[in-house]
Amino acid sequence: MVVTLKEVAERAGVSRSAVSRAFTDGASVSDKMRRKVEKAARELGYSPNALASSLTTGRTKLIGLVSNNFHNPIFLEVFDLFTRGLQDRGLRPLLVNLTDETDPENSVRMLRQYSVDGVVVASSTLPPGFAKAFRDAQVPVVHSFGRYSSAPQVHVVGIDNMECGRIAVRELAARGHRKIAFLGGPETATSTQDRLAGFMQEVAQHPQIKAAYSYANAYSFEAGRHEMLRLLEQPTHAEAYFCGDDVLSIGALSAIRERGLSVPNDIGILGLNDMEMAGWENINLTTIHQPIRQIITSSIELMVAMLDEPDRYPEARIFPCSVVERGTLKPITT
Amino acid sequence: MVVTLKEVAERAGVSRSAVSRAFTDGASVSDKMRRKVEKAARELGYSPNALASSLTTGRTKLIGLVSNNFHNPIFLEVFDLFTRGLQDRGLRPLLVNLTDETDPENSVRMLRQYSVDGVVVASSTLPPGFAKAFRDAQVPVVHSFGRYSSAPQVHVVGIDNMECGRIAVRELAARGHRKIAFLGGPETATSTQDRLAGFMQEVAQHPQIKAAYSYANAYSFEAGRHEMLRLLEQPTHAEAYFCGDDVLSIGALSAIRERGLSVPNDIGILGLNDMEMAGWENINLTTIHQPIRQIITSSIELMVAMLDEPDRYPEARIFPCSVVERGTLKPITT
DNA sequence: CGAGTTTTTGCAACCGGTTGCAAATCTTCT
DNA sequence: AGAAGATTTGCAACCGGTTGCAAAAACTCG
Repeated sequence: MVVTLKEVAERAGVSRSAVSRAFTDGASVSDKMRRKVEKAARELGYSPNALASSLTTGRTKLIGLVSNNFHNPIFLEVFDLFTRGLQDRGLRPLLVNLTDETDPENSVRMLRQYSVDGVVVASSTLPPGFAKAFRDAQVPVVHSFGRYSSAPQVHVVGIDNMECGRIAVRELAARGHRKIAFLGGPETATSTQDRLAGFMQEVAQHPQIKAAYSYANAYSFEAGRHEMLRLLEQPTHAEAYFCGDDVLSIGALSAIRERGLSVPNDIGILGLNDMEMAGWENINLTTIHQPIRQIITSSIELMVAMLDEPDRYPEARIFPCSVVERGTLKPITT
Repeated sequence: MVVTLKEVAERAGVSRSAVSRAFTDGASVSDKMRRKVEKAARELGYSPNALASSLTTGRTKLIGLVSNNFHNPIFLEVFDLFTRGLQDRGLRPLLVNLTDETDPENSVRMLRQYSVDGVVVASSTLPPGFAKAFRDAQVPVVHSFGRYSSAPQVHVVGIDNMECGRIAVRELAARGHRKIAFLGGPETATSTQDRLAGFMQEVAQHPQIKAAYSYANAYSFEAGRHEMLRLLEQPTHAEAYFCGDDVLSIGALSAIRERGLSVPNDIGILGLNDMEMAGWENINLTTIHQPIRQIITSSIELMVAMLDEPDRYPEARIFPCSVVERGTLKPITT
């Protein structure tokens, strides 16, 4: 059935240790031995069992990839970049779909049962305590897209969400808007909270600006559309909205057009993420670019570093964001 | 560090076998023993190592999930449904991103090293031989979205792509179009080949219809847009296009509007997949619905069945498709 | 109460590898 | 050629579990 090391050893007429060493880089084996073993292995179609060896080496090369938003197209890019980045380093992503679940206990237990070498939590909505649960269980963890903290308990790689809120206000102000609003994602998401906080903080610097805010109940098209429809029923809605996410923005755009209003003349929309789709002609969303490629590359580098140095001092790696101008905000008026 | 069975045994004052049995359903253990062991386990925070046990049981509960199109938004839905469906059955998806790779050898070797219990190949573009390589390596495999065959070598779950081609022609004909075309995905994708074959077969039944076809080089927005721009440069382009995929359609729509033409009056577009986004107001694509939820549920059921019966006779499970009417085709003229 | 039956438990071998250590082999040099 | 040193090899124990088998314990019943 499946070929084992022992059979290779017998066929090559050597000890099992020899075979093991022939398949281990840097082990003490003569060339002659290695050739002999490789020949036998080839003839038998042997390849070593990664899980059996993990038992003694303590390394599985499995990395848990935990996420909870499988409905946001940005995650396609996230999965693509993570899986390729991990594969390129010989690591294997074990996917955990957290939809409807915020308690880390199950995930921690499950990933420990599979002895993952580390865990990447890729979510902008989970609370910091989630990633922390892995750390407490001695599992190296990186929280990508997580909440920035000046005293992080775990490694965080992402953006400064408060700063994004501020950028948004400045941007809307620069385009002459006086009545603006924040249309956030779920109220419980840390990213929503932080973006709102930054938004309000900056609003306070602009006395001439009136600001409001409200929440969509998910980072999804339907939620954005629904909330914007509700907002448009109010007699006095804002002139421009900062939506907490691109897909939310697209939902909002849909609602606005459905009500016969035009973008950006009647209402302006500023998104966040700059997912691939934001550049599509029939969407053409002005949005704040989140450098996800860099975030993911950096997350993986950090993960790899932690495999050798599990007690590495936790750090936050924050990448700057900037506005990408397309068609859903009026030009800057100066 | 990490708690092992031996430590639990010592603390509970019982043998290691007893502990093992206490954690195995249906094993021969008294209630008293089980309680004693569970208490010790709880105090120590023990949970069994799934990989160690896989060595003797031969079951890892890992399922390889192999895919090669991380740029098509339909795959968000696919990943969501697969990961949740597998999790619900206690299985763990090990993700393999095949971008730029069509040789099965690496994937087979890698997934065998991790002793996966089975593999799901989720792709409409990989050749049937890809999935077959797993079967040849004695790994249970299901090819989801794979090519239908009356004598399948592996389990296939999906749709009848030729039939989709025929449906498309009938649909376009019913709307009064006489000059139609197929805008396919990559020429090498089996789904493209089959959809084209069905398309042409049905065209032959309609003498009044003139048909053409061409290929985009990927199932992606950019590829669809690019190919449609090229087509529009020709003086005599078709009145309506059947695009081999929704995202391709969206790219095509973008190109059409960019050239100042209107949909569906100047040109009609019929997509395929009916991904979530197709229903968004600013896309509003008329498309052939592919029942991905059913396909995935069925794939997982088949996978689970195969775990108990690895030599199960291969079957093809084909689900019917039908048109979802939205705004990119003129109403039926009768 | 004791023999017979059933259930529970522990021993020891095993799953497929790795690794410290000592013995065997190979090099180098006088 | 022989001693000293370096390299390679095999033995045996181990990683964290599971399981067949037989002994021990717990029931059953006359």
